[in-house]
Amino acid sequence: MASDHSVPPTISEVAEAAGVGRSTAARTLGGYGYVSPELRERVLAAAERLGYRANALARSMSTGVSQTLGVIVADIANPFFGGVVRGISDASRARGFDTLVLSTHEDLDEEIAAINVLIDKRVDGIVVASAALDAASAGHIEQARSHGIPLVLVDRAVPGVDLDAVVVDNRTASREAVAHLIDAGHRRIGFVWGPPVADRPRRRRDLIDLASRNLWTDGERLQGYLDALDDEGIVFDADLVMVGEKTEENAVREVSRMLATDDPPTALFCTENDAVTGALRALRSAGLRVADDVSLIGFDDSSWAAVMEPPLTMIEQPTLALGVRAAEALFAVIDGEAAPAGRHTLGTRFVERASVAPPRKR
Amino acid sequence: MASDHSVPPTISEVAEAAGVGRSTAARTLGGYGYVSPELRERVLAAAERLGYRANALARSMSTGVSQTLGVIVADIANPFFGGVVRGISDASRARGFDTLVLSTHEDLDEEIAAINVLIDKRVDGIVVASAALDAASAGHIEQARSHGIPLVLVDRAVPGVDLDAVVVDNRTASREAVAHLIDAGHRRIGFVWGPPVADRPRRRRDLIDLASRNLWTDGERLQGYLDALDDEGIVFDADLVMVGEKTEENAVREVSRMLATDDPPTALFCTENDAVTGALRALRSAGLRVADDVSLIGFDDSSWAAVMEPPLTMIEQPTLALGVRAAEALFAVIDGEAAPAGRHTLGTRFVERASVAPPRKR
DNA sequence: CTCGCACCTGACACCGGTACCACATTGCTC
DNA sequence: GAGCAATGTGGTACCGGTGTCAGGTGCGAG
Repeated sequence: MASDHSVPPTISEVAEAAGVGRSTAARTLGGYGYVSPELRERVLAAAERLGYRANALARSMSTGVSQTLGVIVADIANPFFGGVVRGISDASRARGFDTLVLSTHEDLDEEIAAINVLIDKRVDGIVVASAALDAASAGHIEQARSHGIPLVLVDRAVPGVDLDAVVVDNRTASREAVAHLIDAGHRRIGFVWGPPVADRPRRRRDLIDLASRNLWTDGERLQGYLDALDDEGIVFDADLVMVGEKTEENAVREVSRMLATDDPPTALFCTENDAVTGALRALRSAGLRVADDVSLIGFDDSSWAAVMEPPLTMIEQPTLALGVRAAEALFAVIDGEAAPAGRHTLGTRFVERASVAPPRKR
Repeated sequence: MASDHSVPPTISEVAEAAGVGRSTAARTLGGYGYVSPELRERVLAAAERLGYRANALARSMSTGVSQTLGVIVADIANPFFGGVVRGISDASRARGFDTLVLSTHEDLDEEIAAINVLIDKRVDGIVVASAALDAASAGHIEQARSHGIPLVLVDRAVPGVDLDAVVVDNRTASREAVAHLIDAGHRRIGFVWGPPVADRPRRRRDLIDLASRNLWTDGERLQGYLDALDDEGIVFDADLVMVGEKTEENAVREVSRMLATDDPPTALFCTENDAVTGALRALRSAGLRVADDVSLIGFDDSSWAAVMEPPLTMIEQPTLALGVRAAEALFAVIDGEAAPAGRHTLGTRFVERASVAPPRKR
């Protein structure tokens, strides 16, 4: 029966209780060095009796290893990141590591603060889904690296930063999804979730430019959309891309706007979950039905998508696997098995259901 | 410009670089005690130059405070817990605390291991959504308490454990939802997500018994269902409650079974998100429409529920607020403002949409 | 019987902070 | 001009582990 000391016993107290030296108790409990079976027994018994548990802080102090990984994501309440964090967490637990999770609300300053917290707490490695757009805005990441902390990027690569990045092939996934829409006969395809700017860029190159200066995944998805258009020789129309705040409400507004034009989209490609629900609301208030009137494909599959009427064709992201692979890549760096840093690309799954149909004749 | 030492500088190095004593540097950087403006300036400059950051581990060692909270939930990938964790995380960040999140996969042994990890890492407090059913299975929680670590329960109270618990009024929310169904004229109401047992209990008291020996929230929700039935004098029918594994697949099976009986339910009350989607699949494959054929109310609102056809009437849980309140309650205990431990009950929001209609005449 | 060696064990320095306290210096009073 | 308080600074013990190392013990060989 463990004692009820409100302050946990130290190794010295165990040693005293067992009537041995501090080092002997430490060797026994720490599992290193040699201890005779007899004393070992005594120490173990005393430790049991006092309810001894090693102070991980003290251990980290002297070994310089914290057995903790830091994880930085934009929003832990977002199911996508929830899956990623769980993957990282499960994989690191298997190696005896715990995870310190920091949520940045997609704010670069918070991300910088988060990196500093992790440096201060001397984590053994960091997985980060960074909001940094390029090497210039990734100074905090370089700083962590200069402190000798292994880092791995997840979900979002940062161009110009030479780190392992575990990502999904956003561009190809988007290209294939949009190609699927084109194959079904669509030529007017709306792109929902664009760059968060107030003014709609008129020229295609301005848009690409803009996208490349915003969130990496968004830029890749836009590129994939453009790729598919190019493949089929469809001319890009700036009116078919959403701009402004990335919220469900704004998606409703933007899709409604597209729908109200003279030449409205006959299909919608939505790059995030809230973009899908926003688009759906806009369709409903316009009295339009999915598939019959407007086809739709979205990113981030969910059990809900399968029970919609009609069931939604979606792109499923391997969230758990993303996390697991990121943790594995990080451990490889920690273990010094450093293959040159590179990109680990995971495939998405195109889940075909029933939200795509040929465009309505007009 | 900070130096690129791969091993971070210590306070002694800063002191040496500034040409002052270690204590003076410590007082300056630690922000305690007195230092003359001149030396302070020198120390600050040296720290800046070397890129000094205090080692939080060492600080925790000597102060005995880690500025870290532990959070234990069943599954961080579940959006419900995602919201709770984010609430805790935001609220503690505001107080300068970080959070160590452990996911237990709803397994009591993993939960015990998680508690031990948190004890070892000397967190200053723990928020736990425990899988423990009663005081007897909550030994690990008592153990943490005996180590002097403040604890607060979230989402799930544990009967017999004298700790603050921040929960939602599951019983009342369920009772009201089911009453809503009854008011609409329903008398055969299926309960989706029951006790995870293989054999269907025939008697009502056996069921209650069983429920009370399973997950707290589930038991409360079942009680609320029963309360509403009692209020209206509707007799309980064991065939209308789901049993077995709590998975979407099993929900599909169980709802299909109910639907295939002679006297099928005309309404369904689903106590979790996956129970809702499971029920929806079962309805679809039976060729039944929501509202027109079978009414439905579910727990855990989601943006998806609003875009379903018809939009689903749901019970929204205040996930973020649950986390924030839990953190606040924990800080109150940490600060020693210990009002006697009690239950903090947050309200749910009944979001009425269009999935409830009078039962079909037969 | 003595010496040497293998075998155990405990002392102690260290990790990087915090915080107490002693002491040196300055300036003021009487 | 001596005495003393206020002020500023550095020495040092401590937190609870890890890990090196010196030295004591017991045994076998010569």
